[in-house]
Amino acid sequence: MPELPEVETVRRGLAPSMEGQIITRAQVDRPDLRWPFPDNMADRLNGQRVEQLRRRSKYILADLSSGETLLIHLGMSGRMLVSGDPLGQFVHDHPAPEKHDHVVFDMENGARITFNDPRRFGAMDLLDTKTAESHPLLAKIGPEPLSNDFSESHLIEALKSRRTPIKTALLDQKTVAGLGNIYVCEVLFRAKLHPATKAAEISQRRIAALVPIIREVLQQAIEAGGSSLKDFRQADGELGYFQHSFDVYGREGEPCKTPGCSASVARISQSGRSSFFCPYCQRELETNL
DNA sequence: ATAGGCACCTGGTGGC
DNA sequence: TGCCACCAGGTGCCTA
Repeated sequence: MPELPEVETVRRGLAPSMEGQIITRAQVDRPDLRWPFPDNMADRLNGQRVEQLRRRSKYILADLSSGETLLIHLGMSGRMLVSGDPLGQFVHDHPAPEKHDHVVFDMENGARITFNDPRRFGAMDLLDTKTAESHPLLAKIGPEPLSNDFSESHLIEALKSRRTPIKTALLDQKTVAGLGNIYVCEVLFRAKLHPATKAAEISQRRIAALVPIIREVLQQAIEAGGSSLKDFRQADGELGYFQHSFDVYGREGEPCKTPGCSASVARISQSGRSSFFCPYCQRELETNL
């Protein structure tokens, strides 16, 4: 589920309850998610102050006063619930525990953060803060799309020898960090590129045009998430799942949103994932100039 | 080095 | 109501 914008929204939603606060109690209901939790995870979290909440790609990183960093990935179905928040941003009472609540953090300010993940594709680990970026899970990830590290020249270089479809290449976290199935579909729609086009066959001009489109799509989604945090204070305090309308994702059979286009959104399967696109606006061109 | 397919796991939906 | 097939926003690992 969560791609970069959702993870960023979760990070922002957690920050007021966690940053600068001590974890008074960490509870874990099972030994693992996708992988085993690190040894004595709860003990290593208890009593630590969360100095800073960061995000790298789809990972949330909580730097602790102990010199360790808690790495959190939400997988496909991971959710964060905030309750008992004295700031009143979320619900005050702690709700009854639910099925698939796997990790609970109680903070000194009374906030409780509950990590719920039915499919358990999520993960948590503890890293040495000083070397967190070189952790195997993070080391090979490409540039942050909203940072200056992400540039037209980078994307051209990263794609020029890729024979794989552009859809697959953008989904590859080594190309650029944080894109997932939804936002890749949305990006390709705005760029008028057919998802099956081989990356290396697309002109440099059109690859370069992807850079601002990727930034816009993600930035707009983050803003939608931010306003959902502010304006629609969720009754249940759940973070990261905001109303967002997509141009093509999940709209198979529905009309293309391009003004004047009478085609309907199509769906194909690429390496086991659904790609949604407009077969007219994103038709494969003879030349991708 | 690169690309494709499988695996992990649960839950929701729609058809019969 | 039950059963079944299929789908789901991620990504590491194995194989050619």
